[in-house]
Amino acid sequence: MTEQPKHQNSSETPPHERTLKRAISDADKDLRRNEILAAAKRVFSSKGFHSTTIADIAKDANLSYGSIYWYFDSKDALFHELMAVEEQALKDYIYAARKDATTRPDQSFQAAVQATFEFFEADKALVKLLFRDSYALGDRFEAHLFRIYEGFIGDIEAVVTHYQEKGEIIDAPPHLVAFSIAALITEFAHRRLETDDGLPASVVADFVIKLLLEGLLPRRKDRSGGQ
Amino acid sequence: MTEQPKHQNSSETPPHERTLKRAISDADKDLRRNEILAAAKRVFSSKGFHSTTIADIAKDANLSYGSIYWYFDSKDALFHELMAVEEQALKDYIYAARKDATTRPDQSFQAAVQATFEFFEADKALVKLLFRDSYALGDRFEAHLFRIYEGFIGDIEAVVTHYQEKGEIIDAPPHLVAFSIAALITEFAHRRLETDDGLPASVVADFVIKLLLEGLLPRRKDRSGGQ
DNA sequence: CTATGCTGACTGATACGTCAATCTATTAGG
DNA sequence: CCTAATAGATTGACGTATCAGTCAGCATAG
Repeated sequence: MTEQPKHQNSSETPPHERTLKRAISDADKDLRRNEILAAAKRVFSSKGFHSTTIADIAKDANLSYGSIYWYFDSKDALFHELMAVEEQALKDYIYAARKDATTRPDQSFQAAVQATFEFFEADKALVKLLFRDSYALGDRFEAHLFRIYEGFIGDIEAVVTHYQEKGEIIDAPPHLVAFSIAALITEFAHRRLETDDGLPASVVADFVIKLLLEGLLPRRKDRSGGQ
Repeated sequence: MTEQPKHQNSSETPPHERTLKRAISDADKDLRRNEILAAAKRVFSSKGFHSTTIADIAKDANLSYGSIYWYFDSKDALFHELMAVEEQALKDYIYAARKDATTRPDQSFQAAVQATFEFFEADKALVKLLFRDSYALGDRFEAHLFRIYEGFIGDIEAVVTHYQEKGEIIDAPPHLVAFSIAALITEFAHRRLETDDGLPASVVADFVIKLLLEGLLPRRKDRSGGQ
């Protein structure tokens, strides 16, 4: 048993022109972290959680394998962070959309639904991975996803209760109503990821909202929707 | 290098009372196949796809590792078969429920929705695995699941078109309507797998149908639902 | 010179699928 | 009716591959 050195990068020309600037300052480190997150986003999106390896991410980020572990504790931790980042991004996007549609409250709601569709479509694969597939990744991510989902349902429920108090919508159990709305939105959003039905987000958003508000049974013309 | 025999179950008492009857006849082989499927069902349910190993299934089925491969080509093939079997079981269950509710057509629909909830609840973990999580398992299962889902939507769409022709529901795009119905059903069904809201299936089914039919906006009393 | 960002070979563990050996129910032969 | 041969069902160790995470060492900014 001869002791042999583990590293021998002698007697060879450097394989690539590795011109990696070291991240020294906190700002640089944040930047590198974000580069890794961006790489992870790309790779996870295209290959799914189980099929992407840390090596894949490292390669995409132009970093070595070990460096990933310098910035993140584990593959799971990296994925959790992605979930959190994207959740925030979605919230921000929706918030901005609702703020733009200040004219009428129900328009604000329509804007939120539409914004959700748009957000999903902007980043199809990743959103699918984070907001659906991660259910299947076991308890570790399921809890996180569930928390995210509950948050959105809570937001919707607040809106529902608000309108119920004003008597503008019927007195169905608000949580069930909120869940139904969320269900339709997420399912439609995911549906649109798989099959491109060619419909613009606004049309689908309109359809969903009209269906929820008016129902399938014909209505007498005499009563219109608004307040 | 001494040739050593690979098996030496000599000089030992048989570890278990292995009283495995060989499956010779076609009927026996079918039986064994089904035993394996049942074992796979149990193990997959409790551990998820990636965490269950062929060894787990073999153990649960009281068979050796290799025998699984005598009956199935691969882990994937086994899982695909489970999907197919359960899809058929769900269809049968719904069909039976609708047949029982022959009194009125809309009752038949309510029965179908309720039956779906019941079916999901009877086998929570497995159904969740097969009808949701397998999306995340990569293209191989995604296509299969998608096909199943499309089949159900097609069935619903037929019902929707039927009622539209009779003028009993509004003239919204039938495919979108069918998809919405499917979306609400599946999301509620899955929801009920995770959080036990304590509501009986019939109540939830009623809620879903009423929401879809009547919508959230208040209706004038003067027009009732049925024909 | 030193702290630390960075590297990538290595370890250990896991698990799929294969296969030669073994076993047994059935059949063929005496 | 009994025994040997055959088919094919069953077994589990092995080959092979994959990967998450570690770590000893390298390199560079300050």
